[in-house]
Amino acid sequence: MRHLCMPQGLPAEDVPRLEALICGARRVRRGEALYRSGDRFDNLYAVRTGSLKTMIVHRDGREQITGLRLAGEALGLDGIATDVHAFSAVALEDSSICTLPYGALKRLCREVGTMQDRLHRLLGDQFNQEASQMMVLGSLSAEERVAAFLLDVSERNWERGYSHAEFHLRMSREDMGSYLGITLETVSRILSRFQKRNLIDARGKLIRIVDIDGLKDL
Amino acid sequence: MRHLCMPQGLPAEDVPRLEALICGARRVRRGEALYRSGDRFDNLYAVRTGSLKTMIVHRDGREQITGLRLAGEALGLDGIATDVHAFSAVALEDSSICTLPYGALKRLCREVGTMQDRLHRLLGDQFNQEASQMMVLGSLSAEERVAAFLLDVSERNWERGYSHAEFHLRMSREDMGSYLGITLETVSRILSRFQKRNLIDARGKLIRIVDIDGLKDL
DNA sequence: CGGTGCTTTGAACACTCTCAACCGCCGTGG
DNA sequence: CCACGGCGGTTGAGAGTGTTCAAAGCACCG
Repeated sequence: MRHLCMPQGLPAEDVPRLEALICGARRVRRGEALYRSGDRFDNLYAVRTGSLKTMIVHRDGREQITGLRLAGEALGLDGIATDVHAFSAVALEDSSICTLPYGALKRLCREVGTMQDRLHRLLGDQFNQEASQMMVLGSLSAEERVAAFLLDVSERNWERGYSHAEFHLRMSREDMGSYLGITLETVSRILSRFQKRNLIDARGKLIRIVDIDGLKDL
Repeated sequence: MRHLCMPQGLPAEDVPRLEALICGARRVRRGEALYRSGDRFDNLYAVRTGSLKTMIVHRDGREQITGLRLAGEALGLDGIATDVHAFSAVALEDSSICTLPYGALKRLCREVGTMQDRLHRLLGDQFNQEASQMMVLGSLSAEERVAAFLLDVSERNWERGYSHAEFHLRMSREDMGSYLGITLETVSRILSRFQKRNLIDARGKLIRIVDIDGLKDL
């Protein structure tokens, strides 16, 4: 099974042209940054293996997790507006990353309409993902947020051919809390509560979803 | 002073080609939808005069305001990912809207590199705006959220040549609350509090910022 | 083994929500 | 012309959810 980083939905004849752009995989060790907020924006990335978190660093030092990227997902679009990355991207585990030079990609998009569409959809997709996270942060209770997060990760795992029900979630409780707008203690308490109710089975970072419908019912 | 809907930063020689695409202004009355969540996505829009709110409608009927668009700002990108609008856009006052057929715009972007850049920046911009709203929802107190919102609107007014300090904010308290992830009562209380502390002077929908630094200091 | 970092759990507190009453404005209709 | 009803906004009191602070447990790694 080949590692197709980005070209889902691209017609077969155009794939080689995209692949020609991809610079060899870059490795990032757990805790290292692929790029930092303020870095110049030159490349888009796709996670080949592993996972990363993206975050904004506030002026007063506070930081907020803005997203989680799993294997197969795209990364780096936070730099398009200003040529400077708005986020930092930090590996949650040792990971390997495909690099796509943005300038070359732009040129390709001008020639190949399907490629242009693909890029637009990618941008739009991330836009929509953020919108749904705004919904989570704006109108769900803490318990609902945690449930929504678990279901989201579960679904994204599924989309990439892995298990619906069991996955490694390499974020710390603090990262999850930051992403969900609650404290790490609340995250921990809620996971324990879910466990007691037989909704999930969490052994540290390994999460098994026992009752997916129960979670969906909030 | 001409009404330039979108082409800020576009070289002079390319502007006519963009303008050729713009379909005449469409009028939307207060309370009417420019488009609804689920509608087919065909056009991008730019607010010529007036203002609109964008919102997501949850399956259980709950709705959340996702954004405010003032005169001069772009609208409609929530449909790019899926060809169907994710948001609804509703006029907060009688407004007039420029329409840009997306298909034609895409074609133009293939020919004109600066236009492609411009569209990407537009997308990236909205992405970043949402990210900063996630920050607001995820880590600010209610008071900080309201202050951040007022400052944001103030700045966006300024960017378009209007007053820093005084503007009509046509959202209801409920809309503001929904956008900020708090209740309308909390919004109202906090505005009153700001008024008592001589930070703002709010007469219904007309907001005057008295002490902008005081607001920035939270 | 002993440390360090992450997680869990508890208890008190604070902030925001909920529910409710009241006010002022505006358009409608008697 | 005034009364009425509806809508949006303000304000209060009490309730509830999530936070804060603190302590203890656990796991990984030198």
